[in-house]
Parts: sequence; C-alpha cells; structure tokens
Amino acid sequence: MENLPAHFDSLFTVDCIIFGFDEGELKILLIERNEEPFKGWFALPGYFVEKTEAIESAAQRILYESTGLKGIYMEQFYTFGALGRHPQGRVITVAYYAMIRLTGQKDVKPVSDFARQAVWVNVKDIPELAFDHSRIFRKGFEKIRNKISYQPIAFELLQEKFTLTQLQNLYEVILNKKLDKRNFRKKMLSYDILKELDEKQKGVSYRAAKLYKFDKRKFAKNFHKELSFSK
Amino acid sequence: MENLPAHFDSLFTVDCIIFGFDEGELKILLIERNEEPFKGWFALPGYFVEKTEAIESAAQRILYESTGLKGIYMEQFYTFGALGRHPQGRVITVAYYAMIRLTGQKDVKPVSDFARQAVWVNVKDIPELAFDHSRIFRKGFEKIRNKISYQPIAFELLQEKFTLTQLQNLYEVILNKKLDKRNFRKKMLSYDILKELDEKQKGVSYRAAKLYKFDKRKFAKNFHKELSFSK
DNA sequence: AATATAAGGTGTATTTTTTACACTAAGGAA
DNA sequence: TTCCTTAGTGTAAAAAATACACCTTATATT
Repeated sequence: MENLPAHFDSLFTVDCIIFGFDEGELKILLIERNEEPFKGWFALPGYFVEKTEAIESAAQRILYESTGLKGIYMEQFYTFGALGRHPQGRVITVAYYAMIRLTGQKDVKPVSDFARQAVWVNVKDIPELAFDHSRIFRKGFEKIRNKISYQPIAFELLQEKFTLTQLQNLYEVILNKKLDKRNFRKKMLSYDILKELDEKQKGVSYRAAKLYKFDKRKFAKNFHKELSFSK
Repeated sequence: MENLPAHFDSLFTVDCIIFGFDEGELKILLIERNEEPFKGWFALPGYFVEKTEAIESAAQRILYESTGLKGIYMEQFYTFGALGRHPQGRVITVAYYAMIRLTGQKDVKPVSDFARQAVWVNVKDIPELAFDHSRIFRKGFEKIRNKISYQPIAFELLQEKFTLTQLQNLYEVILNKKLDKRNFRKKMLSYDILKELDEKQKGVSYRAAKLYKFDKRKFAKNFHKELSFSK
C-alpha cells in the first residue's frame, strides 16, 4: 500500500442486525459489551474488519461468532460514518442484516471476549444501544419492513415447514399491523412460490394446519418484481 | 485513536455516480484519470475521505469538485470492499449517486490534478471503467431504475419548469422502454405532486406544451409509499 | 392565405388487482 | 357429546392498470 496516502488511515467495522422469529415475536440478537467504550451497554454484534478480509466475509464471521451459523444470506443495507459516532476516533461501519431460523436451539453460544453475553431481544423492547447502534437498528428494521412488502424474504425466519398462519403472523409482526386472513392467503398463494406439503402440523390442541415449504425454484421462475409503468 | 487496533488500518474512498439529463439522453460524469493506477482510464469521480470528514461531506465535496454544484441531494447506495478491488491494497469505497440539473451550462470545470478531464457520457456508451467502477455504475443505475418506479426522483434531472413530455422521455430513458402517453399523464397527475404553471414552452416549432413544476409541499403531503398488504 | 408538419392534449371500455367481509370444518380437550 | 380453538374457503365491489385513436394547436413552408 506504499503509494496510498497514509494520513487518511481509518478504521472500519461491520455491524449486524440478526433477526430471529420465536414464539410469535420478532427478535434481534444483542451483545452486552465487556470492554470500553460502552462497557455494560447492549450493542449490535460487530467487530473490526481484518485487513485481508472482504466485508462480506467479515459479516459472515461475525454472524458465525454470534450464532454458530454459517452460509446465511446477509444483506448490506447502509454504511454509517458520522464523525462522532465512535468516541475514540474515526470508525466507519458497514451494516448488514441477516434473518435466521431459530431451530428450537435458540441458545446462543458465548461470543468472544468482548461480549459478556448475547441475548435475543424483542424488537419492541430494544434498549438504548451503544454507539449509534440504535440508529443502525432503526434503519435496518425499516429496510426489512419495506423489503418484505415486495420480496418474500420472510421465509428465512421460519422453520423449513410452516403453516400459512405462521407466515401471516410473521408478516403482521414485521409490518406491525393486522392482515386479513383470506386476502393474505390468496395473495401469497398467487405468487406461486410455495410448495404445499402432504403433511400437517403436529402437537396442537386444535385442528392442524397444512404445512408449506418455500420453493426456491418456483421463486426464481415466478418472481419478477413488477415495476409501476409496464407500458 | 490510541486504543484502537492499529493493524486494522485501512483506507476508504467515496465514489459518485452523477446523473444528468441532456438533449434527451441520460448521462453520467466520468473523469479521465491522470495518475496511476489506471492512468488514462475513465472512472467515476471519487477520492479519499479525509480523516476529519463525514462520508456525506466527502460525497458533497467530490460532487462540488466535479461539477461546481453544492447542496445537491445525494443518496448512498452501496459500499464496495472486495479484497482485490484496488491494485495497491485494501481500499473500501462508499458509493453515492446524485441527480443534477444540467442548466444549459453543462461545461464541467476541470476537477483536480488527478483528473485530466471530465466528460458527460451517455449511460448507453459507458466504457470499461477503472477499478470496479463498472460494477458500481451498474449497481447504481439499477438502483435509480428501481427507485424511479415508486418514488418521483426524476424531477431533479429536469429544469425547474418542464413539460409532461420531457418528463415522460426521462422515464423512458431510465426505464429503457416506451410508455403510453395517456396513461403516463393520468398516473403522474394522479399523484398530485406537480404544479401546473400558467406558462408554455417557448422556441419550439410546433404547438407549445404547458409547463409544470415539481411541488415539494404536495409531494410531502401526498406521497406515502404504499405497501402491498394494506390490511 | 392555404397547407404541411409536428407535437400537444384528451376519454373510455376492459382487465386486473385489491379490498371488505362471515361462516363452516376439523381436531383435541374437557 | 360438547366445547373450544384455529383452519380453511368465495364473492361482490372498488380501485388501479391497461389498451387504444383522433382532434387541436402552433409554427414553418409554399
């Protein structure tokens, strides 16, 4: 890097909003910081990006360190670089979100030294976070709320097999409003991206619902984002 | 920055896609590089972000140095940080786009030492660019193409007063397809964000069209992005 | 003055999409 | 057997999107 202007040196990090859906609640993973600054505060999982590491790889690494999961799709949504955002100097952060399946085992393995603990927190109960992470969270949450309205990204939060009611509940939690059951089903099925299974829900004390799967292949074939002006 | 890990030092830049609309063509501003690497290549206007400069400020500065314009709205759309993107080392770039009015004076003032010249190039004729700028351009162009379909951002490219035909032409160039005149007008006017002026086009050798203005106030009142599931 | 040229400006019928809305069916628990 | 809880379903009305063609107006040309 000999020819580059050394006086522009700066640091940058990746921060992740990791969404999970559990018992009808949309949650994100927060860590309690174990080092200064903001020791004892809650924060988004994130860390410095290594010199020889692509940003995406760093995001994947942080996801792995926080949840033990690999190969999850993550989407970069914004880069925050206000001057005062880090009390010790200029640190820019690239923010990603991920949506993961909390497959029963929602126990989060202890992350690293810098975190005392990691906890799932309902998006409705997020406390004030370290640095500008509250702002990052709000922006990311807004992003998925928009995105879910025109792209079926919600499936990643559900178990592989799910009922339409579960899917609808998830939409309702993300959009923060009640949806009409018949209209929701009609519309969702009209996308033709679900595969109806020969299987039913088990262990419920009422009529069991049909199970569905998200069908990636159908999705790829049928889902072309419609633009407003078609002619 | 004493406590921060110095071995993570990295550099970052801002790159800008500056869109302009001129004589029915959508163009972006490119510079011809006057220094290595990629000396002689065309590239997006961009430069290193100073240590004491917010990212947005850097984007504004680069826009100013490229066009002489200040206070133009710019939108950050992605951050590129692949390992090999800069031949001399790890350089991350935050990409912005801006849409500007080419008010007759489309002469671009010589930028800085690092650029030999700056030119407006039709988006259909963009050559292979330095670094990963071709990729950045494609992503940014795709972004505005999507965005224009649900947010009226196109006005920024037109003169303050414009005809509906001019507006339609702009949409057609960005979306790369023909639109129906009657449907376009119906829809655009139904948004109720335009102010019809008591004025007509001048200097044309055919029937002069009514002029319109974009009405920011109406826009703020009437434009709430509609989501797919309203109930 | 008449004519040619070029774009401006307008309405309606059809189709598609969205919305509102309520009852019966199924399964397990008591 | 009854009760409780959720599953599952259809239709009519409204709104939005689409397809489509002709007359009007201003200027330039003869």
